[in-house]
Amino acid sequence: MPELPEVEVTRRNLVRWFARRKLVGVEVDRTRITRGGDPEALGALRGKLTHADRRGKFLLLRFGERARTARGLLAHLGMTGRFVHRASAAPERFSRARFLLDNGAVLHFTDPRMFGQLIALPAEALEAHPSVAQLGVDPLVEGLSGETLAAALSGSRQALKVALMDQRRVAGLGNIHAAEALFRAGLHPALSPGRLKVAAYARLAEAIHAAFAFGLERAAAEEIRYLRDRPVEGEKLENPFFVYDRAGSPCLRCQTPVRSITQGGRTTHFCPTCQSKTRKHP
DNA sequence: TGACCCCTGGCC
DNA sequence: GGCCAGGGGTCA
Repeated sequence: MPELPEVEVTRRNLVRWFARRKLVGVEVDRTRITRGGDPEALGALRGKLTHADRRGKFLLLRFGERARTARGLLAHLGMTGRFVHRASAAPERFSRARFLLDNGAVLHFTDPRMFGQLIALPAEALEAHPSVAQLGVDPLVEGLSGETLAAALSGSRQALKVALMDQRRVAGLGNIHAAEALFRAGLHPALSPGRLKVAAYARLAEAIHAAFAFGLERAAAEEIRYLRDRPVEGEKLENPFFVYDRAGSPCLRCQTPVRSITQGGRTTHFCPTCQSKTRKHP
């Protein structure tokens, strides 16, 4: 369920799982996961994981120690993709590709909806891949100030929340964290980016960092929980967000019912009081 | 800019 | 049985 925090936790997991290990084989099922790439090259990946970088929601992985033979893997989790570590080879539901380690462990790339992507590339071509090259500023990698955020967004004529989710402007924000950041900053999702003052952008930049920090903490915790055990059958996880998926429920801050609207074809949740459109934004 | 596509599962 | 879903991409 990946936005930037989940992808970052995935990156850290991969580093951990590959530590002192070598990739000795890759099995790839014939699915659209490999679209735009060469499945054979994917199956030929071998060696140590020497780099594991993230840009927005993309993972840029390098295998092989010699520069000449190093190969790259560009991975995107889509909506339902994830890497799952198993100590031994055994069938895994929704497994689309399997990365075999030299200790017998298997990393499954599972993805029920198959919106994810696994593309093998020459290592030096990862950054230049069109999907990566066009990405905007990554808040975790490059940091994000009010000024850089204003520079990225203020030229947009779209609604603020739609612009926030445009990966060419800011990389990594998805539907949840865009909504959460706007709530934290007290900004209505339909405001015009061009009309926001510097102070509002500063608040929003901080809010994005806060939303990601919270998301990271949560994603890491769920991973630990997942490693230990599956949730108990029928257990309903509590919604950890301020506004996301809370339509009709009282705002956690002011009790006003949270509203949902559609923007750019996706659902946006916000509090009409805490994020009033007419409120002055200094 | 919006409509629609990709694909399947889970929930009401 | 219908609706919705946290991803990106394309087309008019």
